[in-house]
Amino acid sequence: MRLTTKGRFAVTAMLDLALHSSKGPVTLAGISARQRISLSYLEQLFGKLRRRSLVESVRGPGGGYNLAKEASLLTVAEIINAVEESIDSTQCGGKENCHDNHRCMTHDLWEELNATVHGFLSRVTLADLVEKQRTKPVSVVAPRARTRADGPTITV
Amino acid sequence: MRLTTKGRFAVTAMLDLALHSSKGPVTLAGISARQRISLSYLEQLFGKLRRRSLVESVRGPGGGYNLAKEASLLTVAEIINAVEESIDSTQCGGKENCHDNHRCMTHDLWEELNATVHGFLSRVTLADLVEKQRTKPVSVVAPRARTRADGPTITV
DNA sequence: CTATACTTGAGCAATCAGGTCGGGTTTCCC
DNA sequence: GGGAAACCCGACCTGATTGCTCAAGTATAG
Repeated sequence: MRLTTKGRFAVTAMLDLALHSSKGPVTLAGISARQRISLSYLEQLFGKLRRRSLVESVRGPGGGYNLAKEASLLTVAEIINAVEESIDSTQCGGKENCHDNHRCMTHDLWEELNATVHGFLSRVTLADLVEKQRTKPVSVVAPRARTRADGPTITV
Repeated sequence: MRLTTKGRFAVTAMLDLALHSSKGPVTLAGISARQRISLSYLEQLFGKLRRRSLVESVRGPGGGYNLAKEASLLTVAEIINAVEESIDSTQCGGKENCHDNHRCMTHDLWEELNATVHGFLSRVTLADLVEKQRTKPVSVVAPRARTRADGPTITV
């Protein structure tokens, strides 16, 4: 599980898609204009998202992209995994490269932390983000006040 | 909050340091040999860790590094933040670059996710990792069975 | 049949990961 | 005092990735 701007771009674009999906397919040109992401870069990202079946494409005029599943079934973890290459997490790759008594220390450790972060992000769905966005629509930089209505999923 | 192999190397090295700190300062050469991380790379990482006061150095023969605080007070989030440059998370940088009604959408979104991941990793301490390591010492690739004794902190 | 929109691939500048090299400086120890 | 053990530091290098452009497609509505 890597976490860079690339995944952020992808999640941002998917959120925009979810927010505009009510009126048929959403064009990359639209997302590009609204989110200020270059069209060509979006094309690359959505190529991956399509191959991983997170979105569906409609070609021709009036075409664009639709979510392949309901927003409530699409997780942030899925989106990030779709666009970011996986990471090996260990220099020995699980093999016998390191053979002393510290052999699998890093391996186990990172599998654990990986699983934890991934587990967390896989419980945040696009629908959660849409909801979040709608309840705090335009606004300025946002007061830090929180209510219990935020729900347990994405709050700390 | 970025999450790459760099941060992993740093956490791995700090864990090794914590595991061997009982017998005085730990040398980078030792960490390098045990964890198979290049000495020069470790020097770079520990330079940052020292400047952020996560470790203390002892120069001269018999020298090395010590933790600057107790392991129970050192969090994974601190370590990762020390070695990985921060990330801006948004193309408008909080400024008036984007001015339509989607102005702060990505900004708020990422601040939120950032805070969440960071919040999680800041509740995992080095002491937790040491404990984990001691209870499951050498072993092979580790069976996926889990018990409640794992505790709530770093399990999913 | 044309405009719209997705699809694919080559290529490119900048940055970063991960590491090498070559020098320092501080301090212990003989 | 002179090594040697260790940290310290900065330049530099290589390869991969990021983020992007350009150019050429293909499918389809009208």
